[in-house]
Amino acid sequence: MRFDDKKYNVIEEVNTPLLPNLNLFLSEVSLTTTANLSRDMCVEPCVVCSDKASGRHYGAVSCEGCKGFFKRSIRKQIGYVCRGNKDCPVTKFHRNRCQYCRLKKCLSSGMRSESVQAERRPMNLSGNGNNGSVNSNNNNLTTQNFNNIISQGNSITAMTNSLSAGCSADGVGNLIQSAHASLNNIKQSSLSNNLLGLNGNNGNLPYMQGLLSIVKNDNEIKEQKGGRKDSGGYNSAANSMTCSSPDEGKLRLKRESIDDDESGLEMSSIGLAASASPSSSGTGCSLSDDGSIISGNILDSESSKFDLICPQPIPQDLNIQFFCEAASRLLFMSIHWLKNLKIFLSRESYVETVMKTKWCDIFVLGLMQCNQDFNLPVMLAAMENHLSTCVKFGQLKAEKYEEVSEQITKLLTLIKRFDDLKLTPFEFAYLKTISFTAQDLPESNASHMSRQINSATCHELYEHLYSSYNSSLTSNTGTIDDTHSETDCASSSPGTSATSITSHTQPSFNVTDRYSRMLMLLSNLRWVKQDILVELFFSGLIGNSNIETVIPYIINMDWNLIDNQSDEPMPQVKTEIEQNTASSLFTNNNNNLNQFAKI
Amino acid sequence: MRFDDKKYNVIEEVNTPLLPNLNLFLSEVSLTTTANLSRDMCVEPCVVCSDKASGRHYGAVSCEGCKGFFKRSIRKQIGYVCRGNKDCPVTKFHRNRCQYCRLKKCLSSGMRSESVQAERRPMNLSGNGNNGSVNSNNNNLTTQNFNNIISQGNSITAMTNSLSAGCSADGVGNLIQSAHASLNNIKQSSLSNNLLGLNGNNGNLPYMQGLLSIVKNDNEIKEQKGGRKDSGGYNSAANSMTCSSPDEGKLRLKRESIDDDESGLEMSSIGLAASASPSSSGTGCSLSDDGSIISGNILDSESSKFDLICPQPIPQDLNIQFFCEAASRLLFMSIHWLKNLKIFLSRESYVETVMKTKWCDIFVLGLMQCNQDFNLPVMLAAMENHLSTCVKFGQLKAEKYEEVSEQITKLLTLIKRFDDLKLTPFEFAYLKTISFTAQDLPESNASHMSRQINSATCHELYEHLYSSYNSSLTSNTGTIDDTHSETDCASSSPGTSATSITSHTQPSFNVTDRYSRMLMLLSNLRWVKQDILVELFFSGLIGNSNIETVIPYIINMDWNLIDNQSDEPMPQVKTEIEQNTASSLFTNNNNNLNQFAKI
DNA sequence: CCTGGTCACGGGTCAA
DNA sequence: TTGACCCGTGACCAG
Ligand SMILES: [Zn+2]
Ligand SMILES: [Zn+2]
Ligand SMILES: [Zn+2]
Ligand SMILES: [Zn+2]
Repeated sequence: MRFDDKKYNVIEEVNTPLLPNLNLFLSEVSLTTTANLSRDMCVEPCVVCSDKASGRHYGAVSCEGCKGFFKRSIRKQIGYVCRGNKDCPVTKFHRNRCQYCRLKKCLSSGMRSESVQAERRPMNLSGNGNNGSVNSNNNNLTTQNFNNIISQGNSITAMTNSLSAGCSADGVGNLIQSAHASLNNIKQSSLSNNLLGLNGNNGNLPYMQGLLSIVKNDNEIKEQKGGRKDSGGYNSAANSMTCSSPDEGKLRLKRESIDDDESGLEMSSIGLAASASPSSSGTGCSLSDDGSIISGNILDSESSKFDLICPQPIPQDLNIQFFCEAASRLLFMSIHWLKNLKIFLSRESYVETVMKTKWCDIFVLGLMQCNQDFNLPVMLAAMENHLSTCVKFGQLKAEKYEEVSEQITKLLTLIKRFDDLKLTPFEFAYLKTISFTAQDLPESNASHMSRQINSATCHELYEHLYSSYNSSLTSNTGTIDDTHSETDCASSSPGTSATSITSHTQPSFNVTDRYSRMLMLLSNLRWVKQDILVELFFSGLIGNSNIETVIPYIINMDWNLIDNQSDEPMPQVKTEIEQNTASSLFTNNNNNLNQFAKI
Repeated sequence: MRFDDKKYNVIEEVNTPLLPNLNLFLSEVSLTTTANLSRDMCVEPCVVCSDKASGRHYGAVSCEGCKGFFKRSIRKQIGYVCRGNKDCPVTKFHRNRCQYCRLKKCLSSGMRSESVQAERRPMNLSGNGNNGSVNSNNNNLTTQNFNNIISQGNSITAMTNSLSAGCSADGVGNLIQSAHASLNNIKQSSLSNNLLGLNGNNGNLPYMQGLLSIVKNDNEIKEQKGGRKDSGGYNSAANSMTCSSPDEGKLRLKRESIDDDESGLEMSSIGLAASASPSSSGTGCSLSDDGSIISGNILDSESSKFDLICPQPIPQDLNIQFFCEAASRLLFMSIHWLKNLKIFLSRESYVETVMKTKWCDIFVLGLMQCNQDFNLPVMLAAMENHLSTCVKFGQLKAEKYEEVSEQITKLLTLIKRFDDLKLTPFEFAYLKTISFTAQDLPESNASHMSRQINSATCHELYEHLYSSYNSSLTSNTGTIDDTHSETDCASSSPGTSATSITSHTQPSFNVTDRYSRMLMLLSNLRWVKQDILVELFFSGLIGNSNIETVIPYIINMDWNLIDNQSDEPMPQVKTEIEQNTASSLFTNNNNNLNQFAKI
């Protein structure tokens, strides 16, 4: 191979015929060895594809192609999909047929993603530290991430304990646990950083703490109940298909134990009265519970607000702690946002029942809505990258990794699809409500109430789109709806200037089109496997606890003590949280994994 | 000045070690000059057509057009014919007048067919030179075979043999195989019935036979390609380190024949003419292929007809043979129904591509539509019952049973959900079209065409519902649409007598409601796991063959020879089939499993 | 030796 | 089918 190239490098030979020889002489000794080596290497095959290897790259003897491929794959953090059975042959001749299987082979052949360094060139382009458009310039982001690496000594402590406490209940294969474990391994190898970036101030992670204490509490309850793990205890007691508040007994217990625990969230005062009273600010003319009345608008611009307050600053790379906390917040917020919708007030038992199966969709919709608020695509990609490392270290089973990796890929695709539509908060709110009441799970029974609310919401959404569209035609003021309308027009045919069939002659066409796309987007939620999602986002926190067990606790928490998204904000609380998050949470930007890639 | 041509050199080195040097020298000179030119002028001419070159491709400085043309020509081994004297001018403006002369010029200008790599995408027809677009010889053979089978009942070959041939290629765990096996077991246990109800007349199972012959044919093709399964095989034979296309040898021969033989590129010009032969029975006023026009209605009451002609009589219980045949018919019909929609005529490659992922949804929608025509719920339940028996007999792994059983349950739920809406054929047709063009799979890329058709179809459905609703208010004649409207009202709140919000005061509400429910119903299709579905309905027929491999064959069959759902029915064929099916197929009603379940 | 980066030339796409 | 366009690949090079 080299010979061939040299042969026709006439110019090079002519210009500098002596240089190579000189070099050879200078490094005579090393040459003999390297010559031998190189001869061997010429014969040595790439462990991935069996092509001729050019040396050892990223920990594995490999060819230039696999080297470059691996580098790009890790850098871009983009998930591949195998169109076959994930067993495509990876040879010199087939290696470009399936990126998924090639990358898998790279990893299984010993290539280490940590060995892939950051992009080096960037400084100029990636000036803005804002993560504004995550999708546009991955490279810039990555660059940014790596530029952010600063080594600061930080206090090594606690959260690890919390986490491992949460994990201790688990079985094996817990994602976050394994992440944690491998991180510890790396840490032990002479690195002084606290990988999880925890500084002992648990108050800064209120939502994670919330989940942890719920679980802890629940476990205690179970023990009292007789130690049965999942299936029995709570569910059977709660059971009531009528969803009369399941927990009576347990909630009391919970309250007590939480009261005992000072450090936990103030999850006292659970009852619905508490949560219902402030959030609707009295306007919530509680609907009669006959189930047949849906009066007035289901959503308005106020109630559709959904602003995730993320811990700040947002790390540019995978930070398990941030990841879990953000996800926990989102879960709490999503559930409570929905629960406090006017239409669902005074229907607690209904909400609680449905939420057990639908929390996942609502949560994912929240993820879609807020994905840029906490850099989700980068996080997910980094998470997957990291998990692949965990597999190497034997912290994670390959099959589990496969599953999770596939889900991450789908989540990333999902994000892209949602981003394409550029939904407004209003529209997201409708989608959540529709999704919550839709009959799109095999388990969910045909509930009359769901049907009714669903119909009404769909209709209202349609009318909302219609009026938005019309108003966008007449006025151009910067209202929310107007924003959407612009999007509507713009997104109709982004890639082409052809007018095609999406002409403005028929306003109803645009409305129907957007409406249809929104509804069909919901189909994509069915890709998400709930169990994997739990493992990905919450397994380190809730451990083996059944997520369904946790949901009711979350529902019945008093949201106002955590945060307030309703009409009457509680500034002091919000401020407090913001202070907390701003103060010490993740003040160390360097708590990301890339540092350790340099081992 | 890069010399990335290593591949070329390697090849030549193997064959004629001395030539390359010469070539290198020659090309070296031209390279330096052309390189300078390109820097200076930025306009380097294509050596083939003198258009502006975009670089050096396949060994010759050439334009994008000639690059693409050469690639396609080599990939698909389709012969060109010159209508002139094989000396047509090949210039930027004339190059598309004669493919034969253009390809000849490409080759004589130094383009090397070895540099054209194999398709990268799927491992679909791995080793099959024709890259999955089934426009070439083999396909015609298959089609021919199939059509022969249809038109002339081959009387003797025992169906059982065919089946076991199909099964012999399988691994273990094949559902229908195990069903078959266990049935045989049971049969041996002193029961005298022929469980599969086969009477040696293959003409009675045209669609099963169709699938079988497709698979058989495909396997033969693979064997011809070198016998070895995937990886090695033809590559070593091809001998080119460049991993060139599998058909290397042929290509070389081809080139020689071009240079030497005057008859030249006459590579048995079969392909396109045959596959392009209108399957639309000529009536399909082929739309202009500009792709941007969606004119007129996408569906009408005629094109939305979808009547499954089931083998008669319908057995009242599980009958594997009937089950497979009905499923095969439905698959064939569904694919061809969609392919022959006006909107999809002249978009064959698009349909072929999309169908590879969407066939499942279309098929399931067909199942939903026709479920009562062949007693599907009972069949499915019996199937599950039977499979559980298979587990007992050790014919089926328990895990597999779990999977399948879960899918059966979901299918049954799905049927119920669809039945609730009482969709008309018109509406089913819309749903199929919408589903086909929807972006609801992770794999499917955002195709502009899909988006366009999807939008238009959604809109048309909405308007259809609207007009149907209105007409139902004014008239009460028994039209199809009227039926639907009754359904609309009736199904709004099946469980309660409360008037609720579904009043008739707002016609648009009813329309939007139904429309929304229909769209959301599509979400439920995501429950279905394609692989399980294949095992359930087709595994005994297609064996281990990838279903994606089979789909293109089905698409390219001449539907008119099988059956005719288009405007011009072919009564004689239909009658023949009906006669066949009515005559001897399943004359024994007692060929069902329940008898044996009672063991 | 093993990182990184580069960019000509492969591949694929899809409007026309 | 064509071909303008974009993206991934990998041989080569610099540090
Ligand atoms: Zn390799
Ligand atoms: Zn693969
Ligand atoms: Zn040209
Ligand atoms: Zn010619």
